[in-house]
Amino acid sequence: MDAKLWEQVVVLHARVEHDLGRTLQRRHGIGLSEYRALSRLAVAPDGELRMQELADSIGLNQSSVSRLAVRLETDGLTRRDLCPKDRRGVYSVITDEGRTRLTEAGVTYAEALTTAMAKAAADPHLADVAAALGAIPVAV
Amino acid sequence: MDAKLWEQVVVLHARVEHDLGRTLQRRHGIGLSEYRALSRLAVAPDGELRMQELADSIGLNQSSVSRLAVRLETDGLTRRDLCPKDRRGVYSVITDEGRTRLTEAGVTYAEALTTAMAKAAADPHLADVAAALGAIPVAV
DNA sequence: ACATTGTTTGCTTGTGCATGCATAATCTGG
DNA sequence: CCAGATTATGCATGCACAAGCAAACAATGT
Repeated sequence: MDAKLWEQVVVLHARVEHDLGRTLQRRHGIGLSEYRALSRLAVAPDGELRMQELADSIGLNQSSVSRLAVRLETDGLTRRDLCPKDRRGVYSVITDEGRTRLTEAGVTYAEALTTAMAKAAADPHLADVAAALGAIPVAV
Repeated sequence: MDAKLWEQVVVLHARVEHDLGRTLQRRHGIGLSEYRALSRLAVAPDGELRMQELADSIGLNQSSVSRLAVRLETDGLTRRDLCPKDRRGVYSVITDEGRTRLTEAGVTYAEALTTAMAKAAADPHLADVAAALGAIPVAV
């Protein structure tokens, strides 16, 4: 990986995430991390994940996710559940309200992502990276 | 741009930046933003940029860069210079010490980037994104 | 005068790190 | 085997800090 290229990825990332975060916050009252946590929980079996699993899946560290879980619980979007097999473990479980919010926000997210990428692609410094990312076949 | 793909980019970005930042901090005592600012200044004409230009080039806020400039000055890596044409403006100018530090850190950076990308590519969830990024021809 | 542009400053917040605490898992000598 | 001690794991919390936002501030231009 070329360093110059990575710098472009970083700037692209910053701009897109910034736009995404603002839009999500304004229209649905949740931040990017909250959205990501919900989206991971929603597709997990029984809608629940251990803290560390959640952290890995969204690229945050464990302590950040601990606090993130508190915010989500406060909003009623998730709840905590004890792990029956390992009493050290805690599950974060998405609630019905969480799924509803996620569905609503998902539409906004996809739309804002498209917009943000288009905006970034308009910048000549980022055009080629944006185009290359757009050309990657969707992975499962 | 597909949303799932973007999520992978985000996680990849988080992991690589994290590794990069830690390595840079440990070996050279500067953070990622500091490194980026220096690298942009180094290639700018006369080694100087306006605050806003610097902010745009590294994907940060104006105010964040203002404080970043303070940190760099404190370390003697840059200094401030007044803009003769518009006295509202301020230049951030890289010092000799700044160039030296950048050169040293640049080696670490490139090496850590390669390592971090390889590590990320080893994760099956990120392998295809990492590969696709690696396949992008280097842009100027 | 007033609007505009460029930078800085006050405040808030999310994040990482180091640490602490509780619970498992493993090792040890009998 | 097994009881007790040691080490490892999972999560929560105190703290420090960089980043964003909004407002203040400074200098230009109209």
